[in-house]
Amino acid sequence: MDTQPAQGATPQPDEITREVVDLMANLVALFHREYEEAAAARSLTGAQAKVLALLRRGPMPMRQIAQTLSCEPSNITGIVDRLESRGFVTREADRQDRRVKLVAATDTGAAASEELRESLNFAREPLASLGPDERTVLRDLLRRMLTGASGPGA
Amino acid sequence: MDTQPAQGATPQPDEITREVVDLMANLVALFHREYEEAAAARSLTGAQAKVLALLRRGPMPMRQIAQTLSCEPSNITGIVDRLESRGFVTREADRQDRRVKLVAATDTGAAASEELRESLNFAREPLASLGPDERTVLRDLLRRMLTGASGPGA
DNA sequence: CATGAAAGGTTCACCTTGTCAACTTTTCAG
DNA sequence: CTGAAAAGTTGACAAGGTGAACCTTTCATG
Repeated sequence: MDTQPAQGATPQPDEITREVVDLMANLVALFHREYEEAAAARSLTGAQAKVLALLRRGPMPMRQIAQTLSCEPSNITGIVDRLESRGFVTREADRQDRRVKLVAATDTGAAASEELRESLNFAREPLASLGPDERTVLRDLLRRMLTGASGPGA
Repeated sequence: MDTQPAQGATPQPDEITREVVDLMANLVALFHREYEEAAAARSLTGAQAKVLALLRRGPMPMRQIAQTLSCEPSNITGIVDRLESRGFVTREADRQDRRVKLVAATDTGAAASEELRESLNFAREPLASLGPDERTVLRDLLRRMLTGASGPGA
């Protein structure tokens, strides 16, 4: 581990950090836009696509979905309602704890989510500007950033 | 679509790309969350903060704001309404073309925006996991990605 | 065992973001 | 001068998001 001049609360905002933050903001906006478009192309909203993506690893209680997405449980109710009414997910009561409702993706839902993910891999324009080596470097940096901060949850 | 169309720049969805996309999705979610929180701490919504950030470079017509943010002009009307009612921006008619309304940040608005930006520089936890050299590498990669794709506009 | 607190979801009222269509005002080409 | 096009606004509507009140189930404790 390299000793960093900036530990915990950064004492001063260095030049590089500032620029990286600005670049990230732009990239985040771009990514977000494309994600919404890709979802819309499958008649899903961004929030619905996110929930569906979470369910790729299996059924999940409402509350856990809310925690992972950092929003109120009451919000998830509506999103799951709309997904359910379209046959993308089902709600089943947990046998261990009947208060809990497990949300599971249907085959249709899982397929839509996987399709969307694949389309992101192909359509991701920004990434096309980088060579294989650079992508590897980027991957390592992103990994470091994500494991260093609060865990990605899912 | 079972067939894998090898079109565009990417001939096949390689392993690295897929992982980078997933990592980016997580990072984008994290960034987005923190941005919203930082804005909320100043009693701004994310959208309001974005508009205010755009105005850092000077007054801007409604239409241009809409184009930069990739949304309908009618949407901007409401956001600017709320910013205006709180004294963060003003609407002034353009002398050259009286159809155009130039939105400008007030001192209060500009201060709030700058403060928010600074707070991002400090609070950005993920970035703290990287050393100075790594941050430089990351900056260069992000620059490449953004200039290679559709221009960031702002 | 009874009872009450706590947890998981839902409902309701409310606000913001976002879209689309219709409209007003202003500009500009012919 | 007249009509088309552009900039903004308005209104109706849907989704995302919060917070408070509520119901059901679980569980600890007397």
